[in-house]
Amino acid sequence: MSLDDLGERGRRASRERSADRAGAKPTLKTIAELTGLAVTTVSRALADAPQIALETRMRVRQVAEEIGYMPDRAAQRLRTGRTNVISLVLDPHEEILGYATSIIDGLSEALRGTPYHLVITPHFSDTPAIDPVRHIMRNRMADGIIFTRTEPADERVKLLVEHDFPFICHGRTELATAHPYVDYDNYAFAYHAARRLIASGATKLSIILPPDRFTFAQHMRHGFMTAVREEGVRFEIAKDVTLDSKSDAIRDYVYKQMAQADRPDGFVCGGEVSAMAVMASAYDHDLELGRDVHLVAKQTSGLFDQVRPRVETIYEDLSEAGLLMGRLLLKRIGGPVPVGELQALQTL
Amino acid sequence: MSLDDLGERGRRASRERSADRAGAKPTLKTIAELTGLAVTTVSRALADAPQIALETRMRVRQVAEEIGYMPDRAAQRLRTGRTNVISLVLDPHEEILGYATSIIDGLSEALRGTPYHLVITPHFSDTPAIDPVRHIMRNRMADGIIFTRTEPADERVKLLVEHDFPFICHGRTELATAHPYVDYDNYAFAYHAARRLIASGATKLSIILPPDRFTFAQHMRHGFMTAVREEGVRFEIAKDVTLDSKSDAIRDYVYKQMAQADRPDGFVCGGEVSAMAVMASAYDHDLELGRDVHLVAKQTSGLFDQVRPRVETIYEDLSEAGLLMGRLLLKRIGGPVPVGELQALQTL
DNA sequence: CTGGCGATTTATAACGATATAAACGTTGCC
DNA sequence: GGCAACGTTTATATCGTTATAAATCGCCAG
Repeated sequence: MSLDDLGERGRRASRERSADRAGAKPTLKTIAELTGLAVTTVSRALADAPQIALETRMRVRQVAEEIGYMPDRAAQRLRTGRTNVISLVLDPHEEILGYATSIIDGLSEALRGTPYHLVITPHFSDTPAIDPVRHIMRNRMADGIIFTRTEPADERVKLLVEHDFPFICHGRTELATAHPYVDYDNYAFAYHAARRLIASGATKLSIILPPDRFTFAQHMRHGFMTAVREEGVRFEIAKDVTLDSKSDAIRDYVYKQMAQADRPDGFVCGGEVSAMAVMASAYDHDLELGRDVHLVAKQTSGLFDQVRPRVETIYEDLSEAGLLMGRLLLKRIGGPVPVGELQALQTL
Repeated sequence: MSLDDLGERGRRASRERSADRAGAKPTLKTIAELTGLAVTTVSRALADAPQIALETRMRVRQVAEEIGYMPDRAAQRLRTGRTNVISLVLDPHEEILGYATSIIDGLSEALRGTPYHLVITPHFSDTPAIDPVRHIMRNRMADGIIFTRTEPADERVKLLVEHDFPFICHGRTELATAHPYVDYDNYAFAYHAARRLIASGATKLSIILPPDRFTFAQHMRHGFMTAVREEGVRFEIAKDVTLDSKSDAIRDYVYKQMAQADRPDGFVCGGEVSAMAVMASAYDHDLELGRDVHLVAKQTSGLFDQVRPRVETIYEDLSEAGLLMGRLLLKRIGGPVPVGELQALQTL
């Protein structure tokens, strides 16, 4: 409290006796005056440079601690070019419940205790996804970038790899050059979801995929199709509706399906909203879940623990994904690392 | 593309002809060389200072535009002390679905087109809530602070008011000094929710409140109690369970209530998770929603549009709250504003 | 006594921006 | 012609830090 107090008393006192305690923010100069050393020496001492006598280093650190010295980020950044910032590029309008929150949770945990700050760089969907990335690189707004919704031939990945700029993306690409990523095994998700439905007695499966442009849409499709072919059951894949569609549009689509004579009786739901839409449709058509209609949903929050009738789910830990992305990115920023060590696939 | 391209070709070219185009990041110096003016003049010209000839200002701006000049934030920050940063203090572990996401959405919109960046400052619940605020102030990590979960005698508010540091909090206090805030009318929410339940035929109401230490818990309680007293119905207020409790704990609590002979038949749900818990409990006790049990929930996402049976809801627009907080904070940072103009109450 | 070496410390400059005060060329007036 | 005043531009210093090169010291060998 005492040292952090910037109140009137402290400020006045500091005007009287130069600037030894409290009052103005302490800088290297403050420590230099206090110890009788040069600013340069203090800087090097705090950096633990071996050329500075051990005793000096300890004394400086002691004083720095006492007066609560914290380096000025702006000055460090100007001088070194390092920002101590991690930029998370987000389309803040995404409706996916809590997706961002969970990732931010994990990222915060990874950055805890480091000098790194988390900056949210919004990407508004009316501009190319590469714009914010280019801007961050060009103006050195961050030491590393994290982004989501990766595409098979993602331009952002290409750009970042080309310039050797530290980054981790959520999701993989199909590019020839390996690059850092954290991904969830959506192939396995869709595969196992479909098999579970079939095992429950479903004879015609349905799936709503993410927009085609995202890599994980292909993974889900592939997992789904593999299971379907293995078992030889019929299926339907939504054409004009995706997991990104408004929830009403999703529900309308499922409504139409339910009204068919040949309606699907097993649904793979890649998102919580779409799962709720399927449940709503079933309910409105007087179809009983678990008997007339089966459902396996991806669960990313505690929501489904409270949903009745109970829904079969497969869990994706987004908070852990954030944690991983943070850790890997810090590792990469720390120095060159084989790209293989910067890739993580979350399994079921 | 051409100017943003930092590739090998550009870099080599710039080495040849000093640094006129592409290559290294353009600075005031670059513009100065290009125009034959002094760095100072360029700076003032871009600041649109009236002492600089209009023609010069236009020429400088033209050149700056052409080479894609963007001021270096670190340098500006070091020199002026302004950070161009807004800090959002968040407990990233909060389970409230998408609460943070919605607010970030609104904030991003408010900050769009301004030079301000949004930094997420995590507040881990094992440390005092005032720590991150003090740290931000002391080290001038931001020009303004936004935080949530305001308490009646909030220490953060006191500190910030005392030092006249720009901030907006989500929620009000009961402090004597007025301060900026954005809040949702939780009194009205609880009041109307309760009245609706009674109008639907409920004879014993139940409510789960936020933790007592938050101001909005008192508001909700007050609204609830007012309605209950006006109508003279019986009621129950959860003692050991709050909206912050794990969703399982909430469900267990509601389970016990449902098992009572004298069970409540009307539930005011201040959160989406607690609403789902009530629904789950009702379902598990074979109670029919809308007949045996009534429910009015606060809706903060599109989720309840897909929940069946349909649930009565009252909407709280968190994205708008974020937008308001951003706008008001920018206004405050811009210069002294009567505190009354920095307060907003979102009504139903 | 001088030169030189190793161990420490320090002076200087620079990062890119801006606030301050000084300098500049032009004009008009006495 | 000299000088003040004006409109405009520029030199200088500074924010806090760190990389580089230089300086200082004690000490020992020659």
